Amino acid sequence: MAYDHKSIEAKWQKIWADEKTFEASEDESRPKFYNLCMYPYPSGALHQGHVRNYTFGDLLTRYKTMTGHNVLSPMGWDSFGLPAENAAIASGAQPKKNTEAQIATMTRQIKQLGAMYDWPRELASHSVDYYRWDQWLFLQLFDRGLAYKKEAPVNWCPQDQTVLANEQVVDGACERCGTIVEKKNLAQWFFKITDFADRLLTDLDQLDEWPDRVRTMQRNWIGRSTGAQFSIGVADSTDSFEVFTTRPDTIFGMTFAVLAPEHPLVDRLISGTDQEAGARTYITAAGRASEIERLSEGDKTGVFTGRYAVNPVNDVRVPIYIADYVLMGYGTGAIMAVPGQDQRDWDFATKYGVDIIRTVEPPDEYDGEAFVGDGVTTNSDFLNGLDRSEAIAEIVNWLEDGGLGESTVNYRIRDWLISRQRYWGSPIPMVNCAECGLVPVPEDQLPVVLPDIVDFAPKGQSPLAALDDWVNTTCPVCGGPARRETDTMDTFVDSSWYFLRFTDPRNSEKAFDPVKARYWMPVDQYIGGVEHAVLHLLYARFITKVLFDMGLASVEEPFARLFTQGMITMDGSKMSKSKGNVVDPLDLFESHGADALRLYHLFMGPPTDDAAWDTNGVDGTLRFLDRVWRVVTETNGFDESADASELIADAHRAIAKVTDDIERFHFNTAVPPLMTLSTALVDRVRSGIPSAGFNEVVEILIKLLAPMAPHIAHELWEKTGHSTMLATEPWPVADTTLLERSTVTMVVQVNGKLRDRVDVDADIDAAEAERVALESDKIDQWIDGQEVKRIIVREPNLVNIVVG
RNA sequence: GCCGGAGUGGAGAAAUUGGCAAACUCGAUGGACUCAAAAUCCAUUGCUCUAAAAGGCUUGCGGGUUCGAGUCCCGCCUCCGGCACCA
Repeated sequence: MAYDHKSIEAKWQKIWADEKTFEASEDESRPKFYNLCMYPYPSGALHQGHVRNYTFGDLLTRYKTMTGHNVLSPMGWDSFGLPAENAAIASGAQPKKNTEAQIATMTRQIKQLGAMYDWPRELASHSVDYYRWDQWLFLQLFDRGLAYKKEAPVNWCPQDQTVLANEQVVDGACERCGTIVEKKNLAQWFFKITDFADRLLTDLDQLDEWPDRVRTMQRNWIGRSTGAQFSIGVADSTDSFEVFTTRPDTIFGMTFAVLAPEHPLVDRLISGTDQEAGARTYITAAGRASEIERLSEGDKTGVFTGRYAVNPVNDVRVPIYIADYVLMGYGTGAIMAVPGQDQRDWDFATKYGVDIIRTVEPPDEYDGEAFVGDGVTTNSDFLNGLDRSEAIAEIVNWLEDGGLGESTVNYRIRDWLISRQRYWGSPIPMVNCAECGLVPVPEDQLPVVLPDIVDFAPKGQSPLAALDDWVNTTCPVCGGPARRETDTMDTFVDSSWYFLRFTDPRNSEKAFDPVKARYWMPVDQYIGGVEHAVLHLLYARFITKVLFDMGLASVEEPFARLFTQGMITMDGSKMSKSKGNVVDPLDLFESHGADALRLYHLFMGPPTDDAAWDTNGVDGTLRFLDRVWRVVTETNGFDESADASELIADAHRAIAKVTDDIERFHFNTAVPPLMTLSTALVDRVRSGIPSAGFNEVVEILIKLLAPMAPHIAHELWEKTGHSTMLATEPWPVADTTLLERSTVTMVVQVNGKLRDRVDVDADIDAAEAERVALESDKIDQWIDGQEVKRIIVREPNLVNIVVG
């Protein structure tokens, strides 16, 4: 008879909530542990990814509680964002109402998992108590020059008449209707994350408890390159333009220069030249091309300007081209082109018949095109004979001495575009005054409340723009008529500081009390999906640094340890509703119970790896729990005289293994020792009357099970006569004197091949081990008269006899 | 192209410092119990040779270091993820 998981799980979920077992406050007497799972978007349906995430998080909450930590484990909702707005467009229902209904549903489902949170700290980013502090945060950045508005090209869907977030553009097309996305210039708000690029990069080195792949992704995203920037004069004019290069050592190989089509100098350069008409046609075409068309690495296109640049090192005149393979958004939007050492320049030069000069000696057998490797500098006057790094140092000195340029650093990361022409987000707290220009809403006039509206249909600007009563306001500076900003903030702004709000979630005076934040921060363990490796985790680091500089955050890095879980796959692809390969956790709560499901998620494989779903595996973990239930509840009668020492030693080995594995996040290997231990108990019962150590071992087994399958563990704890709450019982400590075995199996090898096993005392000495090995009958036939050349002894585990 | 990670039975996997490869779970096959089924329990289950015993082989491929390599080194292949006309 299987145990009744449904009634047991409901019972204990109620007790934990009633007893406020997992509600935390500042307490200097215990070490704090801030344990955080990435707060979810309230989709309204718990899926296996959530279950995996919260199972890992809850295991840690419960384990750290039992090991004497003051654990903060809060839960909240990333509840602004596009899905709610799209649902509103489709159904006409208020996003607020929908969102709050879905939060209620998911809260119930999370509680069914038995995952415990400090619910009084619950927050939701769509609530005005939260997003008013987004607005406060915006004003802090604005005050410090870290928030600014400028015109920028954004993704525009001509079908839906709306701007799209980068995340909504899939392979250059609108995610919703499949139309090719265009670029459109609109005035947008940005956060100046580029000011922090270097700190964000160098501080990655401190984050040694983060997965390497996440740190690598952030390094790639920030994309630091060192090089030189210098000025190139335009022949027969006083104009000049700046170029950036990582290879200033190849400057003698410059045979042309290229400006991006959007480069500000272009218009003046081409005016009045013979090439003007052709150049203007090219520029217009390039401007109209979609992002994917321009970025597709196909044939290079460009057009000659009719003008020439003068190479500053040797006064050689080289043609200036316009080509869209040079991007206005990176570096200076202009390059010196060195086809001999750069493949893109090579491709362009061969197509347009431009000269190619090699300034780095390729290897003798080299038959490629541009040579980008290291070699001796050649055809380069005073740089000849130097290697790459020497030549770079020399030419940079030369440029600096002549006042022509300097060594510089460039980053790939761009400023963070935070404005969205969308309804369901935090309004940007700025007004536009005809007299005073852009004026921030004073802090004491926050919040700028998001009004309820009825028409969410996209019209090319935020639906808020249609609300005259809301839009029209007075200027905080001059009192004259003014118009509110109608854009809302990217939801990544909400999630860039919510972990700080969790330390003081009900504060109505401040975003958070720095004293409380100092106690809890940093987050000791952050758990979530790797899909946030760059965006959220980079933005949160950035905002924390801003708040640190303001003296409000006590740490520069918000997340001390990061754990990224793998995906659940089914038939080789990610579980998703659209693929129809979803296994609903709610069904499994019914059929197998939350404990069996949790245990399966822990056991199915390394938590970092993607894992293929197999419902049979849940059958297996339920079978195991049933076995534990039976052996604990159906055992009667003890033989006090029977020897229990080996069983107790097994239990202590299990304590050591499980503890170590949990500490190292090897949850999948923390489960088998419990299975083995329960099998040992079953064997003990089957062999006759269980011995005196039985209850002691059962107690250990229940405690080790408590963080993994908490409901059944608590029920068994109560059933075995304990009146205390298992959740706050101390975690068992392995008695190290019991861990060593008195006899071990020694392996005897001949020439590295296993030939015999012998049981020996664990404290056997080398000479004795060698003697025992050579005495083995089985060994004789393998030595068979050959000369024994050497004997390797690793007592007490192994002896290897080398013959030949 | 650059940067990361992975590759072990029919499946998920384990092997913490270079020392018994495949623990544990699933699946499969056979058996016990049952009128029968479910549940439960027992046995077998990497490949190969063999009637059996005993042996031989085996951690993507090829080399190397070592008494000994899944683990370390060199060179490849494949898959997954990130970045990418970034100068």
